[in-house]
Formats: sequence, C-alpha cells, structure tokens
Amino acid sequence: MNQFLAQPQGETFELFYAKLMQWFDDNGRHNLPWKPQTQYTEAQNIYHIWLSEIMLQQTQVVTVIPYFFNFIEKFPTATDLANAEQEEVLKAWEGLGYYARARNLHAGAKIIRDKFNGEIPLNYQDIQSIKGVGRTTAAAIISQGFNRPFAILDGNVKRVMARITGAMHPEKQLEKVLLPFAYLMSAQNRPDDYTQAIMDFGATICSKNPKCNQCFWQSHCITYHYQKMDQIPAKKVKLIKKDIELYPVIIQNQNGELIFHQRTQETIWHNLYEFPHLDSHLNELEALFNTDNAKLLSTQELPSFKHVLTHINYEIYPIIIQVESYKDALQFNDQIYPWVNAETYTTYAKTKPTNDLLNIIHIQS
DNA sequence: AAGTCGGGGAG
DNA sequence: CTCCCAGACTT
Repeated sequence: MNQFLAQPQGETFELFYAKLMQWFDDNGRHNLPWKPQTQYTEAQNIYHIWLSEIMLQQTQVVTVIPYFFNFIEKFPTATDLANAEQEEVLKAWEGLGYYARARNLHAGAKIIRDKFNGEIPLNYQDIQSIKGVGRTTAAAIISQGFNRPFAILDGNVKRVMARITGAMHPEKQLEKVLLPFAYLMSAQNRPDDYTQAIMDFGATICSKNPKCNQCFWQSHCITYHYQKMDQIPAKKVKLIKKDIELYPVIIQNQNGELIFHQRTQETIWHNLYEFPHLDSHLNELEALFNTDNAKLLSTQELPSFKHVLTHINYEIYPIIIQVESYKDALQFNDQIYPWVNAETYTTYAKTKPTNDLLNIIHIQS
C-alpha cells in the first residue's frame, strides 16, 4: 500500500480539535504536579515545567513523579539547582536513566542563572540555547508555561496524527510530514490545554494498543477504517543489540567496607559509581592484590543476572571477595582505591546493576 | 541519516 | 519475551 496521508482540511481538523478538547475536559489528566500552582512564584512554576519536561524525555509520567517531588524539594529554584554540586544532582537522578539529561539539566540551570537572571527565557530561540532542550521540549515549555501556541510533536502526537491521517511513512520521514499538522493544531484556541490534551489522548486512548471503542474519532479515523492500527505508525527499525559480559568484583574487608570505581569515560553511566570489573572471570584473583595492602581470604561467585539497555544486553557475573585489609586503600587493577564505608557509598550515585548487587549482598548478610 | 545514550511499564 | 515512552545530542 502507498504511504497515504490525508490532507489537513481545516473543517475536519477543527472538528477533531473541538472533540479532543471536550474529551480532555472530561477525561484528561488535570492534576499533574508540575502544572502551575499558586503557592509557587511564576519563575518556580516555569522551572517546574522545564524540569518535568527534561525528566519526561523517553520516560513515563508515573516514573517521573517521585523524582520530580524530590528535585523541587532539594532544588526549589533553577538557581538552587545551578549552585548544587554535580554529585548531588546525579544522586537525585540516580535510577532515572539517560544520565546525559542530568548533566544537561545542571548545565542548563547554570545558563539560566548566568545568562537569564535565574528565570527561564520566554522565546523559542533562547529556550533552545539551554542544554538538553530541543524542539519538542521547547514547544512543551512555551505552550504550557506561557499559554502560547507552539507545535507539539512528541511520540504520542506522532502516533495520533499518523493514525488520523493514515500516514504510513517510516519514522525518519514521519516527523517532517506531520509538522504542518502539528502547527495547524497548535494554532487553535487553548494552546496550553491542547498540548496536554493531545498527549493524554495519545497516552491513554490512541496508545500502542488503541482503545478505539472509547475514541471520539472512530468513525472518522482513516487507520480505523482500514483496520491498520498495528501498522500505523510504522514500526521503528529494530536495532541490533550488543551482548556484553561484565565481571564486577565486590571487594569487602573485615570492617564491611567496599571498593568503588567512578566511571569517567564519555559513554554510558558517565560519572556514576560501580564495582571495579575484571577482564574475565578466569583471572587469577590472587595475582591482582598487593599483599602489602590486603590478604585474600575468600571468593564466591554470585548468580549471574541480566541488565538490558537500549542497545546493549549485559550479562553480569559478579564475584564477592573477602579480604583482610592493612591500609586505608587497596591496589587493584593498577589503580589505588580507598575503602568506602556504607555511610559514604549510600550517597554515591551508582549504576542500576551496582545497586542491584548491593541489595543482593545486604539481603544475604 | 544513523548511532548513542537507561530504566521501567504494559501487553 | 517485545515494544516504546512528553527526545537530545553527536557524528
């Protein structure tokens, strides 16, 4: 079948818009915690919208909510966030994923503090000069924060618009094709509510497995007419995942202290803490220790487990090692690591597998 | 245009 | 298991 696409006829879109807003008034999510509230200043309310939009990138609402509350308690204003240490920000972000967002958020807060006097700027160009804010996030901030029409075209909106227009274009072309529709819709009345409405509709009714029997547009929908709900929008190309084996070593001394390694390379989990890794589980552990610093007492292999990322499947083979330490640091894999007690490593922002392992050994002990 | 960034919810 | 989420950034 050709990639057909219904042209945006004004009358049809006005009807869809009217029905969408009616649906939103009756069924939409009206009480999200980052909606502007009177107990906060206007600058804080805009800050909340910006913060939530960064957190919501590729992340669902229910996942974001507890992180959002924690952030605005720890960092009540953009300037507070800018003045915080990166370690604090990473710790607050721990477990939310896509840690570049946390670094960009922190850098963006400094831009807001230094260039915009601590307040999120009002115009589209200035907003996008803030690190981590692209076209979609900029549109969301402006439409919700300032009630001005800007084209929202995120994953939800793409799905809705592809369905109602019957657009079968692959992912890369779809956004370009739908952009005129996005502008047309956003230019109607109630731009702030529209942004929330179209995304709520995509998230709850026109979802991956759509609830067409609850949809106000069923009789008009091209995709429903041809029963192509499972083909529109077109599936993303399946990417090939790498399989990587990891061999983390949990090194514990007689005081219950542990050894941690902070990641530095500009790849995943940037600046987060983890247990040091062996090249393989075949390494002779005894040879890795400087006997002046510690004596190896015992080793134990823990059950392996998987950790899945967007493009990597990790299979993790952990080993726990008990040593008797003589000094406050340990030489291991040609590096010197300090012994870290629980009070300290609790404050570290750690990778998800590292926290999983900590939970395992704490349950054991 | 394609690749690189986490983690979790839902089916 | 699979799919995908209020995507941005780099190359």
